[in-house]
Amino acid sequence: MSTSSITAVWFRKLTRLMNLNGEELAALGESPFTAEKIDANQYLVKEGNTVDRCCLLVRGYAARHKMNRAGQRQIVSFHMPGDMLDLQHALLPRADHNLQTITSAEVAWVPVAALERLTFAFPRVAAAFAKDGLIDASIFREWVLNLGTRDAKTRIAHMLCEFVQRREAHGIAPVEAVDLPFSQEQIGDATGLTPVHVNRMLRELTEQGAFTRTGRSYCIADWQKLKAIGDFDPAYLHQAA
Amino acid sequence: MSTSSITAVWFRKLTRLMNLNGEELAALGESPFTAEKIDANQYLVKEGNTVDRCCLLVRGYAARHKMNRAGQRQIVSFHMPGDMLDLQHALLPRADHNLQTITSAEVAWVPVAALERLTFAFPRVAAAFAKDGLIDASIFREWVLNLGTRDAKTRIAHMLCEFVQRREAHGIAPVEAVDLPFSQEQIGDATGLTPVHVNRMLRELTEQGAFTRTGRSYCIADWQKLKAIGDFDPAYLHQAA
DNA sequence: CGGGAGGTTGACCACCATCAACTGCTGTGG
DNA sequence: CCACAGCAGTTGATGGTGGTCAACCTCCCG
Repeated sequence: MSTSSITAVWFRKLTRLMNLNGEELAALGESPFTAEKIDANQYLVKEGNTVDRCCLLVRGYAARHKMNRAGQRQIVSFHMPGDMLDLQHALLPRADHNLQTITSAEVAWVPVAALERLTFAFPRVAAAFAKDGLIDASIFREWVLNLGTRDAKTRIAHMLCEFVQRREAHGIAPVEAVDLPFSQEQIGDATGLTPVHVNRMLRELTEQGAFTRTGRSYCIADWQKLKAIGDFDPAYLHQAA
Repeated sequence: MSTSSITAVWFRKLTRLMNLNGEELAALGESPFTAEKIDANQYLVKEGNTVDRCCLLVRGYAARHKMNRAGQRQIVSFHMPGDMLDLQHALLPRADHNLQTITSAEVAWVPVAALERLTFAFPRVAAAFAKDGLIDASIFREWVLNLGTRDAKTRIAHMLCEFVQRREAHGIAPVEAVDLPFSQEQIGDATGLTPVHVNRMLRELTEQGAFTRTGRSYCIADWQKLKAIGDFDPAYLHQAA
């Protein structure tokens, strides 16, 4: 994993957020990265930790999650290459959630001190970071809507729509490409459902023609239908903004 | 509503977020405000609007909410005096949610252009704004956890705990002070429950001694008990940070 | 070939939604 | 001052969505 492949992933994400100039990108590129390969299901950050570095996800997928008193896990977001995880720790050093890989992954760590210097020198870089955080917040609001008002099938469809839509915008794969990296338990933890019920709903979605199933992997068969079932309108992702 | 009473409310909130200096506060104080009094249940922002001003809530309470396809309303956050509503519109002009007063209120509008100038001139003001947005996001994550994993009674207790805890931190009233400004329908819209079930749960919470009821208004009788029932740990509010 | 994790299916049940009726505030006009 | 309307709150009866429990399957990997 070379420095140039790391910055390439990062720049693609940042320039989608804000039209940064050469000087700003050059300064970003000079940030001190520490690359690391990590297995699936490893913790990157644990709730309560004091964190002084941020994590750029370069390859693989990750999830943030929290636990309630009873030990039930709630996944609050999924992440993909290009995402800057826990940029927030620059301003809120104490982690309020866990961050865990869900596949094997490659990450690049950057000290928050380096990012702070950047944001003070380049207000438009600060704005790009802030905008990323604001879009994050918009996604959380949609998840609140999803969990609070929609039934199980709609909820699952919506969550999967969001994931593939974001993945496409990141230039990773078109929406219909195979390979959802989730176990049914993870889908359940993200949607507030049991794995048993997730299984039933995936079967119904397949019977309705939204998915095709080959062995254990589900593939989107009809993107328009899945969006319709999932009550999915991507405006909240602010991808065009 | 004088300019000085507006800035007083705002400065109290901002200085809790970041230790701003005299020069920074003076610049903030010179922002062009437009004060307005608004009745209860009026929209300040509607989803889909293009917004070029931000709203400082000076008196009263407000809520942000979204609708799903079926027209069911989900409240995603509550706001109180000092909160800067829709600071996000500086970077994301298209509103992804509605903003509505829940009591009569006084607000001060500030053009986003003025805030942009401030953030470019004063990185620490930009950081204070960013931090406010990050705490917002942390609260949304907790709501996702609340809706996804907790049962009705716990959910309601948690939501009410959060509200009074934040209200106390804003210097509005101690946690045990009366006067929750919510209808049972609003509590239901925030917790993903029907008003009927909210009513039953409030009765049980009262029977358990967490609340006392006088006529239609509920008052916290035992704060420790309410926190225990609601699985409430305020760390996610980052109030000490 | 065997063990284990994740997936699949069925039976049963509980929490919360729904529907409906009624109560008790509160404000307004006669 | 009372009558009335209207809305929020309250209570009960009934039902459905999704949870729980348990068994079994199937894929994958050693």
